[in-house]
Amino acid sequence: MPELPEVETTRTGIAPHVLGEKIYKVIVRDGRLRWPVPKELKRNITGRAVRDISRRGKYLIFHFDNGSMLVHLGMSGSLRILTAKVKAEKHDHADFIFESGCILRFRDPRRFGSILWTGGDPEQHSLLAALGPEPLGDELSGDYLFRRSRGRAQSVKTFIMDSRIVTGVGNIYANEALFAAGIHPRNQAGKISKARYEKLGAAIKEVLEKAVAKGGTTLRDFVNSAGEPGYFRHELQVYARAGQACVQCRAPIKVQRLGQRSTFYCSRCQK
DNA sequence: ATGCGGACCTGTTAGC
DNA sequence: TGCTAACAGGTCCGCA
Repeated sequence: MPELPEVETTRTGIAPHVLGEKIYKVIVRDGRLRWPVPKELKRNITGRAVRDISRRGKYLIFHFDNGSMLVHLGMSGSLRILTAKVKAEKHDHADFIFESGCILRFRDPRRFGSILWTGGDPEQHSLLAALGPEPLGDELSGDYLFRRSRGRAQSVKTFIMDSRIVTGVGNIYANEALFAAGIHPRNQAGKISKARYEKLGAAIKEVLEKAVAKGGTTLRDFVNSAGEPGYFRHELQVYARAGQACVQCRAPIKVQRLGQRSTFYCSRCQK
């Protein structure tokens, strides 16, 4: 579910409610996530204040004086702020209750998400250390994509969705960026020119920035920290638009599977 | 090193 | 209406 814009929307939404606030109690109803929620988490954060919340790729990092809690939302996860007590539902796996009375609730029906703890530098955690550059930073450029793609036979779409190349680009925004750049998703990554990678790099940034500005994309169940949907769905040019008219040329949008993911494109606009 | 398929899990929808 | 199969925003791991 959540890609970078949805995670960033979550981060900015919860920050004002939890920054500087002390955790009063942690309730883990079901710790069986992608990885088990570590037993020491409760002990490590109870009574401690959240010093900062940052994001690396699709991971949220809650900084405490003694270490960091890493939260990934997987495919179906969400974090919501509750200002009054609300009965926990089936997939509400964890609550972080603050001394202020505010509750941060983690919900994740598919349990692909994770809640982890690291006592050291979070960037050095094994899951974060290998991540490629942030797409919205300066490191991601056409030149970078061009260099990293040389010698690769895989499709350009799988290439930009590889978190070791660039982190945070999931299926929706990979489709959208390739459309914006006019590049066919099946093209071999290693054969695309530098000029076209310049376009693609810029398109990735632009699509993600616009989506962040709209509060992310809600297809079915993404909600921000206040329980509201994101509005980028109305801006989607190709994703989930199979058979509908291309916004540029009116030809029907095509869909096919690529690397086990649905891939949407316009065969006239993307070469 | 690269690249692919399978795995994790639940809910919803499409198709027979 | 009911059963089954396919699919869903992610990504790690093991194998070729």
